[in-house]
This record gives sequence, C-alpha cells and structure tokens, in this order.
Amino acid sequence: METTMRIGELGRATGVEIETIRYYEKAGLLPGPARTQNGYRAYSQAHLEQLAFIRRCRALDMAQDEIRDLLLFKSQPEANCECVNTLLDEHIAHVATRIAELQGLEAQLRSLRAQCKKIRKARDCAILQELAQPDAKPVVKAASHVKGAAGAHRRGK
Amino acid sequence: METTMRIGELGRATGVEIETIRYYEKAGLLPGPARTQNGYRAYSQAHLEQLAFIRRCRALDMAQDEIRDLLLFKSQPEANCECVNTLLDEHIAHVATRIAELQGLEAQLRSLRAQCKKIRKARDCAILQELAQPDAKPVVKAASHVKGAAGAHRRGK
DNA sequence: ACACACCCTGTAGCCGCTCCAGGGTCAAGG
DNA sequence: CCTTGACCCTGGAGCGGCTACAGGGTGTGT
Repeated sequence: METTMRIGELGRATGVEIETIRYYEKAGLLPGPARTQNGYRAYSQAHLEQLAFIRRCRALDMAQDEIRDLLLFKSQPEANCECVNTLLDEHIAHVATRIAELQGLEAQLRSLRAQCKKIRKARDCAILQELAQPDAKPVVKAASHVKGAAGAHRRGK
Repeated sequence: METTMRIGELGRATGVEIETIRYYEKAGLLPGPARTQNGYRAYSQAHLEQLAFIRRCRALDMAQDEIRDLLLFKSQPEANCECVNTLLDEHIAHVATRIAELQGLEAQLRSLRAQCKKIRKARDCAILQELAQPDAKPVVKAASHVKGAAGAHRRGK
C-alpha cells in the first residue's frame, strides 16, 4: 500500500538534486530510507515531507544545525515551542545584522566608485589609490567585523 | 637599509593572523618574501602595503579573484582603469542583489515568527506547521535563487 | 640545561553542496 | 542473447577563505 519512490523521483518531486538528497542523509538531516533488494533507496511520503521541510528551512537560509533542532522539536509534539521561537528570533537577528553589514559595505563601495568617473591610466586611478591608502576610514577595522562572511554570496556556478 | 620584518611582526602591524598571511602567499595574493638563513620569511615594506591593500579589499568583501585582478591593474600603471571601474560596479551589483535577497528573507522570517506569539506545545506551533506546509508561498522557488548563499554569513567562531 | 617565544611545513577541518570515477541493475529494442 | 540507455550505488575530491593543529626547528634569556 505504501507508495515508495526512488531517489530520482523524490528529486523531481521536490526540485532537489539527487546528490543533495544523499548529502542530507549523510549529514543526518534526512533519515536513511528502506532499501530495495538491489540496494536502491525507497523513500516514503514522510521522507518527501521532511525533505520539503528541510528545503523550506534552507530557503530561509537556516543552517543545518538549526534545521536539525527544528526537526527535533517537530518530533516531540509534547515539548513546548518556546525554543522554536527563540531559534527563529536569533536567526532573524543574524540576517538583520548581515543586512546592516552589507549596507555599510555598499555605501563604502559606492563612495569608492565615485572617486573615479572617467577612464584614466591605472597609475592615476583614484580607486586604486584609495585602496592603497592606509588611512582610509575604519575600513580595515570593519574587516574583523565582517569576518566569516566574506565571499559568501559568490556568483552561482 | 631595507627594514624587513618577520611574519609575526607583519601580522601585528596589519592585524592579520599569521596563518592567514601564509595562506595568502599560497593563494598567490601576496608574493613570497625573501628568506633569512634559517628559512624565516623576511617581509619588506612593499609586502606590508600589499597585505594592507588585500585586507581593505577583503573588508569590502571582494573575492580573491577580484583582488588578484586589482593587484594586476595596480602593477600596470599604463593600462587604463576602466576595468577597475567595471569590476567595482559588478561587485556593487552583487552586494546590492544579496541585500535584496536577505531583505526578502527577513520579511518571510518575520511573518513566520509572527505566527506564534505564545508558547504552546510543539504540536500546535504555527511555525512548525507552516514550515511543514507544502503550499506556503513561493518559498521553495526562492531556494534556487538564494543558491550558493545559504549559511554563508555564519556566526564567527 | 632548560624554558619559552617564535618560526617552518603539511594536513585536515569548517559549510553546503557539486561533481566525478568506477561500478551495478534493469527494461526495451535489435 | 547482446547492447543501449536510464537509472542507481559508494567513495572521494573540490570550491572559498580561512582556521587549527601536529610535529618539528631556531634563537634568546636565565
């Protein structure tokens, strides 16, 4: 009676790449499903739902740790949900912080860009000059603040 | 005449960790310095300036590729600086895009959070319920959009 | 003689995937 | 019966930008 699906079907149904699904299993986010005789993964409806849940959390930029916590809460219907609220609040705070950082960054970048309106020799480029100048505002200090964030949002593929 | 400094001094002077400096050398951002008899790195003033330049770029969240390009332009004073401007414009665009994404995210998170005002049993928690619901707006679609960005700004240490 | 601060190389880990090599399984078509 | 092709498996490497550690050498002071 239980309809099961293979990994490819599950991937198509959720829009998740096969390799990512296997990765979630290895990472302990998605429980390992039953196997058919030939060793293929046989997923149930519950797996599909959990995978969709994971993806929605990821779409909200939650880390695996956070998702694991949420899954745990979900599996304990009698627990009280304060922790969920707290987790979400903290996550929102992190996102807000990151936005503020990036906005500061953008302002700096725009002011830097405004230094050079016309095309000149690199030697005279005000942008390169400013980047080379040690006394350029608290830019360097900012580095430690942004720490761990840099290069994060890199262009896809 | 040339005052040289060891890696520890350079680190202190720039606020960059020793391991990071060695990493930049390996990554081709900072040229490998002369060595003393015992094999210690002996950095010149030029190294210090280049490292500071790199850190200012990193503080502006530029990728290593971008920094390498900038360093190249800097080393070609006769080239024209249009490329610098273009690079910066693209970088600004990326930052702006990321900000917009995160703002959308924040709005979603806040509306999700607003679902649960009081503390209840996890079973009844509207947040968990909404995350479990497949038809919750185009959240899932957003996933592919944010792709490559998730988990990026993780809390430092 | 020893402690201690500093330096070296090389390797592994973090996150969230993504991709690849090298194989097995199974149904349809020649 | 054999091949083709779509699908599946495992295990490992790679991305960026570091960070941390193991296991050693060097140089100064007590």
